[in-house]
Amino acid sequence: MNLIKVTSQQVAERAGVSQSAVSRVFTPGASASKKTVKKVREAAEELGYRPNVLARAMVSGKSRIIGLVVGYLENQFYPEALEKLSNALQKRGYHVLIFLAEQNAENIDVVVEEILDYQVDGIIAASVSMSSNLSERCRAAGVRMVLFNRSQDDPNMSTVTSDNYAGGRKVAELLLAAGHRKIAHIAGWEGASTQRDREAGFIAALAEAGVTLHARGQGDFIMEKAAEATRVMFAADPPDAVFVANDHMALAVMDTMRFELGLNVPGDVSVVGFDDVPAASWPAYNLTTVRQPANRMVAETVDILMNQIEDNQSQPRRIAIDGPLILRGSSRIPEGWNT
Amino acid sequence: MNLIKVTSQQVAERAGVSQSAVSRVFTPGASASKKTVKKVREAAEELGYRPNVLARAMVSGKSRIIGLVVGYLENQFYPEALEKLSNALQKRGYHVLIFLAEQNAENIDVVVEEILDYQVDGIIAASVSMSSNLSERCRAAGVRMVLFNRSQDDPNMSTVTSDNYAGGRKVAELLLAAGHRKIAHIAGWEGASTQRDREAGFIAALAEAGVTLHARGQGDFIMEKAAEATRVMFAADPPDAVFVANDHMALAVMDTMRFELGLNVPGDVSVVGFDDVPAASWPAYNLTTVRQPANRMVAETVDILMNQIEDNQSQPRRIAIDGPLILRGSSRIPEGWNT
DNA sequence: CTGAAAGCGCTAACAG
DNA sequence: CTGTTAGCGCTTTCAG
Repeated sequence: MNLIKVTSQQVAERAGVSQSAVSRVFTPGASASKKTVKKVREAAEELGYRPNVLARAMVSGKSRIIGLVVGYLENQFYPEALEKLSNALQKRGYHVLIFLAEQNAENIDVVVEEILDYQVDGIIAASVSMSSNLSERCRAAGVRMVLFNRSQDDPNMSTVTSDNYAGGRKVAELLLAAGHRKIAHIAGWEGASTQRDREAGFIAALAEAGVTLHARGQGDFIMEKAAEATRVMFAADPPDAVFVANDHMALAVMDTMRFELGLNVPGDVSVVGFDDVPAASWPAYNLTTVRQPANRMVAETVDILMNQIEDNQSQPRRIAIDGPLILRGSSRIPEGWNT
Repeated sequence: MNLIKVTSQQVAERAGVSQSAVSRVFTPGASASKKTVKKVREAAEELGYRPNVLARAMVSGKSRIIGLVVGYLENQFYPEALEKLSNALQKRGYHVLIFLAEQNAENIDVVVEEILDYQVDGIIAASVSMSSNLSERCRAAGVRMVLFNRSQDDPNMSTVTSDNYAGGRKVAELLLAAGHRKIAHIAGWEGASTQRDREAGFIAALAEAGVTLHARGQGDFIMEKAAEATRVMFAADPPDAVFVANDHMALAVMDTMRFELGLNVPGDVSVVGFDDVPAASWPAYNLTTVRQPANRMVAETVDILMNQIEDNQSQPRRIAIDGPLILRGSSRIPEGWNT
C-alpha cells in the first residue's frame, strides 16, 4: 500500500510541484491555488503521506506537545482530570506527553528538565508543587506552565483550583448546623495548598461559631494513614463528626469506623469529604462531600495555557472555582435544610 | 541564568571545540577524550545546555516516544496500569505520549494516525481493539505495537493479557465447590477478548460439572448497565451466585444487591469479580476476585516492545499470565478450602 | 501563487 | 580522537 516513510518531497514529485507547494497545502493558513491543492492532496492520498510533526516542530518552534506532570493516580480525582485534560487538549490539536512524578523535590526537577527536552509548548502540573526556581527555569526556556489543583504564592505562576477555602467553610457550616460540636479533622499532606486552604476555611468557620477543633489526625492523602489516624482518634475522646481532607481518605475512614470500630455512620459520627470522586456516590459510601468542578477546572486550565502560548503578553491568572456541597447520607442532615 | 534556547553550537564555541564534539559527549556510546568531555560538560553546565530531543529524533530516526492508547480510565485497573507502564518506560529512557480513544472504530483510526505523526518508536494499546488493517498500517510505518490486556487473533500482533480463560475456570470451580448451583454471569462488552475468554473458561468449567448458566446479564463494563442487569436478573428467578466479568461492574452489582434489593452478600448470593482493583479490597466490598498481575503484565509488555524496537528480527509474542484467585468475603467459602 | 534556497538542532559518516 | 560535511523533513523568506 505504501512505503515505510513518505516525505513531502516524494509527494511533490508525484504531484509535479515543488516541495514547498506540498508544505503549503498542509500548512493551515498558507496559500495555494485550487489546482495545486487538488494535485497535492491526490498524490498525498495515494502515497499515504502525513506530515512529520517532529520536523514541523523543529522549524516552527511549536511542537504542539503539552507536558503533563501528575503526582499519583490512585486518588480517583486524577484519572478523571487526566482524561478530561487530555481530551480538551486533543480537541485543540495538542497532545499530551505524560510524566509521573513521585512527590519528591529532587525528582520533580529531573522530570521538568526531561519535559523541556521535548520542546513542549506548555506544562500542566497536576497536584505537584513547583519550586519558584523551577518555574523560573521554565520561563527562561519560554515554556508556559499552569498548576492544576494546586496553588502557589508565586504571582508569576498561573494556578487553577476549586475554592478550597470556601469549601472548607461550607463543611464547617453544615456540621455546625447539624448540631455537631465535637468536630475533628483528618488532614492531608501539609505540603499541599489544597490541604492548607481547606483546613483554614474549615477552622475559620468553626471559630466564628465559637467552636474549636475537637481532634486532628494526619492522613497525608494516603488511605492507610488516614485509617490509622482514625483508630488513634477514636481510641481517645471520640468526635461526633469528622471532616476528612479528601474523599480518597474519607472512604478509608468510613470503612475503619464501620468495620473496625463498629460505629454507625452517620448515626454515631458524621463524615464529610472533599472532591466528589466517583466512589463518593457509590451506595456503599454515599459520602457527603464538596465537589471539585473538574470540567470547569479543566476548561480554565486549558484556556489559560492556550492564551499564554498564543499570546506572549498574556498575564498569569490565578483562579479558584466555587464547588457545591453535595449532601449525601454519611452526615447528619440539619433540620430545615433543603437537600 | 541562561538564554532562551542553548544549542550545541553555542556550547561548542564556549568550550572551544567543534559542534560535533559536543554532540559526541552527549551521545551515549560515542568517543571523546577525557579533556574534551570535561571542557564540554563545563561549558554545557554554565550555559544550561540540554540536547534537543526532537532534533535528535529527526536525524537518528528514534524518538524514544511510545504512544499509549487507552480506552477509558474509570475502571481503576487502567490508571494503575498506566502508572506502572509509564514508570517502566521512563526507567528505560522512553516517554509516553498518551491518547484517549473512545471505544469507537472510526476514532481509533484517527488516533493511530495521529500517533504515527509523532514518529513514535512503538505503540501500546490498552483495552482497545485494533483492526488488522490498522496494525498493518503501523507495521508499514515501521512502528511496533503491543496490545495490553486485550488479545487479538492476528498472529502478527504481540499481546499481553492475564490468563482470562483459566481465571474464568477458577471462578466456576470456586462457586461449584461452595455448593452453588444457580449460577449467573454478568458479562462485559462482548467485543473485548477479556470478556469472551473469561466467560468461555467459566462456562467450560461449569459444563464439566454438568451445570449450565442459570442466568446471564449484559453489563458492557459499565457500572450503571451492570446495576440494571442485576435488577432484571433478580426480578426473575434469582441466582445464588453471580460471576461479574470485572470488579468495576461487580462493585455496582454488590451495591445494587445490598442497597436496592435488600440482599445479603454472601448470605443470599455470592459475588465474584475479576481484576482485583484497589476497591475490591476495601472493607465495604471485600470482593472475591481473580487478580490480574499488573506488574508482570507491564513488565512483559515493556520487554516485548523494547525487544521489537531494538531487534528488528524479533518475532511477535502472545502472552497470558496466570493470575491467582483472591478469596474474600463476598463469596461463600467452600468447606475445607485453605483461605 | 509558486519554486528556489536557507536553515531548525542534531547525528553520522568521512577524512585526517 | 576530532573537525568537516551532509543531511533528517519540514517551514519560511525571497524573488519571480
